[in-house]
Order: sequence, then structure tokens, then C-alpha cells
Amino acid sequence: MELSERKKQILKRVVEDYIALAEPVGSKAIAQEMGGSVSSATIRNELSELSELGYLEQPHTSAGRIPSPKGYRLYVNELMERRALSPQEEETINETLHSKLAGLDNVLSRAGQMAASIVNYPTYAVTAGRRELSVKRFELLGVDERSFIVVVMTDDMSVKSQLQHSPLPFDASRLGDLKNLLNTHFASHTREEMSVHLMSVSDQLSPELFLVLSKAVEYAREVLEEAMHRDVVTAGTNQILKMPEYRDIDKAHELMTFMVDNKENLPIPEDDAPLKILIGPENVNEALHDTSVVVASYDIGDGMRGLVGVVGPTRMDYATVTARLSYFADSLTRMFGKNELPPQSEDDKSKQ
Amino acid sequence: MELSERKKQILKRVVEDYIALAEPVGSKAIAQEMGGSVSSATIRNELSELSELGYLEQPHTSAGRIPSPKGYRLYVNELMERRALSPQEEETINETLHSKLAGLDNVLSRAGQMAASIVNYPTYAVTAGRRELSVKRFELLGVDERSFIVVVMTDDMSVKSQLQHSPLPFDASRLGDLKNLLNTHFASHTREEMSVHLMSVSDQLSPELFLVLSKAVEYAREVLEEAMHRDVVTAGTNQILKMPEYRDIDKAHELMTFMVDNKENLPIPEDDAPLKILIGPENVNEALHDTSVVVASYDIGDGMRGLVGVVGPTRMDYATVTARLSYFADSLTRMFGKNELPPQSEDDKSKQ
DNA sequence: CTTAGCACTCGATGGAAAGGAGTGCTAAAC
DNA sequence: GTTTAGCACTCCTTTCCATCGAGTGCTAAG
Repeated sequence: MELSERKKQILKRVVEDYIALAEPVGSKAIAQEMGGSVSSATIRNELSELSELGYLEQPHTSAGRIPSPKGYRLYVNELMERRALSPQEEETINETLHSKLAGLDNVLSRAGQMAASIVNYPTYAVTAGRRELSVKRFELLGVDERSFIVVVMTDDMSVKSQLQHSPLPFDASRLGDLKNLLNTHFASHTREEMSVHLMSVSDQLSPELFLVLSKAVEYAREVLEEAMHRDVVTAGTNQILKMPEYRDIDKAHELMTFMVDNKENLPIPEDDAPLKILIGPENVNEALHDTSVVVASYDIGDGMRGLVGVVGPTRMDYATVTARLSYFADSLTRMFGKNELPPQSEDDKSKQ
Repeated sequence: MELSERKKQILKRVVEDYIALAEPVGSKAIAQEMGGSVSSATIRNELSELSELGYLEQPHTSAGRIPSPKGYRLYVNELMERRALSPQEEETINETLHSKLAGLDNVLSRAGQMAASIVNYPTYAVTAGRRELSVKRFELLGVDERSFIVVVMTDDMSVKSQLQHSPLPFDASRLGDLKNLLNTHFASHTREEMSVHLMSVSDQLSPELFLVLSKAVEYAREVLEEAMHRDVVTAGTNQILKMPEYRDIDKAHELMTFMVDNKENLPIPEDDAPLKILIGPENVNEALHDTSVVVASYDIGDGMRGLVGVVGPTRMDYATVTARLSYFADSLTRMFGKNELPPQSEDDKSKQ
């Protein structure tokens, strides 16, 4: 059943007033906002119907109304004006993007921090699950008779390297052969396949060279593992303390601890929708039953996506958050696409 | 003027009771603790003298006493029993150390997180300022006519690498020459010297090769910069919310924000003392005037040191914190020394 | 020097009373 | 049949005040 236009207007005002003031809103306030075209009594009737329909709730009999999750949902779907960012807002976001991404630190956590500073809510950032990666190219560089450098370039063109030490001295002139062996038999293979191959060559090599080889393979496995590993990073959790619904220190502590110690359970939508809003109990996780989450995904090239999410009370400023977060995610997509990104250190690449 | 033995005993009990209960302690409680050997009236006289001497404070006339910073100081210097860790405690710490350090993520932030979980207070971890580093060795690896990999091994044997793209196609067979050029003229030099050298060779090379060279040098500069950059990481800040002195949400928020956004201003002692305790106003920074900080330093080899600090109310459990933190720092030193550390990714090395 | 005794201070606790915002209902007006 | 004024009623919030009790400081006696 479709609500009357007036009911929608009223619902909209309840939601927006409540978002702005964090206090139950009464009939009088709404009547006033509507310019005196109707009296507070009329509003009262409408409000009570909206309550019956489940869009509004009443903390107690003699209080005003607050939106129910259902009410927020309708608001978000139909009533909310998708506002455009002001030039200043865009400016601020762009500045944040450019100044901070210039840092050498890894993009994932930066993205989270940036988002937090942009929306003023706690945020989280996630590396999208990656397809199975493999090594595209190996290099071995001799350092001395017991140490060498392994360089691994993965599928997605990120490069990592590490100094390795061998307990047995080896003949550095053989590193070239080993490198070829690696590139022919270990590149383009999954981690499991690499392990299997490793076993099968164990008797074709002298012990010291086999040691070198296995160190290299082991390192490659680690690199792949880390690159594919889904990482969640949170930022701005202290914003929680500024929100009236978390005036209660125990509630605040609970949510905060959840965001810090339980990050993996923050919502990670499977589909690639650019923006997803989860209101209160729509969150699968109990701990988020009276929070809302807005998650945006951005494209990081190579067909993979990153996620940034915003966590707040159900009384979140959806209009602002969605607008800013979308803009932010789009900017990230644009940057990755055009490769406008400033020179990255290799961890950047592997962690996106 | 030296305090009488009894005064010291009384002070000790006030401090320890207050640490345990977070409530002003009265004469009666102390009398009881002392086994009835003296009456509460006697204690009262002593307490009032201790107050006059500045070791104790009174929240209001009819309340018990709490230690002043001066009182804590005396306690820490003379009265506190440096307790040894129980085998269980050691076990827990060792487990934390081994399980968590095995992760691939960077040691610095791990150390902070581990410390936080060990002491149950918010912590911070700092890379000690490093001596000027330089590049020990360059490598260039061709990928295609427009891209190549730079590998940089620094002074302290950490290796980093990155894929680079050149707008102009270049002749890959010349990379060997460039590499030699890099190793002869840019290795072992400071960042500034590298920049100067770069200018001076600009006319000895074709534009496309110069571009490659400068990309390599630029990358090396970044690597050095990052490696030398002093980084501060905080962890466990949500522990603040569990402490009675931060029941007031605004105070909690303030301290938390300070620790997150102002980390650089957390105390970083210059001397290499293994353990340093800063009580309340002893902290230079105003924001820490009613917190105490315990900082331990550990040896990360190569003559450099890392720091882990614990932040808490002045009513911090100094005995436990110092014991655990010392043990933790010593363990880190030991691990780095023996190189017991599990295989590290290169960022580990560069961020310690 | 120690201690029992006692008056005094001052925060904490817990109603009771007052205030006020907001509702729901009824009956009249449009 | 919708709107609105009027009003009783609910229930939270604030304020005030009395009470309580832990703890002190002082005095005078042991």
C-alpha cells in the first residue's frame, strides 16, 4: 500500500529532524515546519497512522516519534534527496585524496582514514577478495655466498623482494639456472602447484641449491598469500564518542571493540553494487543491529574492487554520507583507472 | 628529608590501594591492612603529614587520600616491588610474540598491538630515528620496452622494489650500463647527493635513458625517506573506555583523539634507558598531564632502537606494566639479536 | 607518641514535587 | 469526512531536600 503524499512528507521530516537533532520529534514541530498549512492535531493523526504502519516508533507514550528501521528504509529508498556535493565539499575531498595518497603508506588503510575524515563517522576499508594470483616472473640476485635477493613479480604487476640467507654456501653463478628453473616451472602456477613442483625437483639439485630454490618458492608463496589475503582496516572509531546514541560508555566501548577486534565481521557485500545501505537489523551481525552501514565499492583495475564502509547510528546522515562516500569511491576508481596515482611503493599495489 | 619507614609503608599502601580500587583510601582501611598494629587515628596523623609534604592529595575534606604525582614518583622509585612475572604471564607473552609476529604485517604496528594486549592499556610504538641511510646496491630488470623493475637494497640490508613505467620506450640492453652507473655514482650517497649527481649526468645520457635513471633514483629516494621516517603507531586506545577515570566521555574522547591524531607528540625519550616512567605533569605535553606513560626501548640490531610506550591514568598499575613491558621489550631485543624472527617481508625490515 | 571520642564536612543516594513536552481522544467546525 | 481546538493524561526530566555515611581533624586522656 502506497502512502499518501502527505504521509511521506511527514515521514521525511521526522527522519530528517531526528537525524539532525537526535531527539524524538513531535507533532508541533512538524506542523510548524510545514508552514502552518495544517495543524498539529492533523499531524498527530498522521503520525499515529504512520506508527501503526510501522514506519515510526515511540520511545514512550508521551514522547515524540522516531523513525523505525522500516521508516529509514523508505526514506533512503524514496524520500531522501540525493544531494550533490557543494564545490567546497568536492574541493575538500580532492585535497584529502591528493595530499594523503601521496604518502608512501599503503592505500588500503589510507582510504579508510581518508573516508573517516570525509564523513565524520568511523569507517572501514577492505581489500576485495582477489582471484587466485600467481607469479609472473622470478629474479634471483646474488649478494654473497650465503645470501641472495629474491624478486617476485606477480600476475597483477606488483613487485616484491627480500633478502634471503642460506645456511649453506652456494655457487652464485648457478643462480641464473635456478632463476630459469623458477620461471619455467613455478611461474604462472598456484601456490599448491608450486609446492608440488618443489618436491619433484628436490633430487635434481644439489642440497645447497635446492635450499636456495625452496627459499625463493617459499617467499613467493608468502607474497601471494599476503596479496590475496583479505584485509580489513578500521579508522576513525573515536568518532563514536561524539555521537549522542553512544553517550553510554559501555555501548560505545562495545561498538568500538567490535570495530577493532572483530573487523572481519563487518559487512562485506558480495555483489558489486557501487553503494549499499544496511539499516539497523538489516545487518546480519547482531552487534550492528542498531547501527547502519553504508558501503561503497571502487574499482582498482584488473577487474578487482575495493570497499569502503561507514558505520554509524541508524540515525546516520544518509544524504551526506552517501553523497560524500560515492564521490570518494568514484574518485578512487578514477584515480586507479587513469593511473593518476602517485608513485607507489610496492606494498601499495599488493594491498589494494 | 627522608620519610620514616612507617610513612613509606603507609604511602605504599595508599598508592597500591588506590591503584587497585580507584577510590580515595581512608585511614581505617590502612589501619586494618596493617594488622591492627596501629590505630586509624595514628594513621590519620601520618596521612595528614604526608599530605603536607605533598605526597598525597585529598579530593575534598571528607574524603580519603589519593597519591599526588610526587607520591607516585616516590612509590615508583623506592617503594614499588619490582615483581617478576609469573610463569603463566611469561607464557602468555611468549605466545603472543610468536603467534603474532609470524604474520607478514609490519613489525612496528604489531609490536604496539601486542603490547596493548599484554598490558591492557593503550600503547604506542615508535621507530627510533635512524641514522642516515643510503643505497647499498641497485638493480634494474627490464620488463618490456616501457617498463622495468628497480630493486634497491639499502645500507641496513632491507630490499625494496617496484615496477616503473617510462613514457618513452628505451633500449633494455642499456639497463646494465645504467645499473652500473647507479651503483658507482648513486650508491652509498645521501639523498641530497643523489639528487645532485642526477643533475650532473643529465647531459651524458639519451633522454629516454635519463628518464629511466631518474625514475630509479627517485624511487631510491622514496625508499630511503620511508625507511628513515619516524613512524608512530597506536593501539588499544579503546582500553581507555574501561578506566574509571575516563568515565567522562569527553575526557575519554580527548585522550583518544590525542593518541590517534597527535601520536607524534607522545613522549619519545632521547636517551636509551631501557625503561622510562613519566608521571602526570612530568609529561611535557599538556594533554598528558593527568596520565602516566611508561616507555621501554628495545634493540633492533644495527645499533638502532625501537620504542613501545604505554599510556594510562596516573593511577596506572606500574608494577605490572613495568614488569610486563620490560619482559616484552627484552624479548623483542632477544629476537632481533638472534634473528629468531620468522621470515620477514621487506616492509618489516624497513619499518622497525 | 598513641588513641578514643566526637563534631564536622561534604559527596552520594534517593525520593518527592514540579515542570513540560507530547500524546490521544472528543467534540465541534469546515 | 477531514480538520482542528481543547483538554486530560502520561511519563520523562529536573530540581530540591533530607538523609546517610565515610572520612577527617581536633582534643583530651592514656
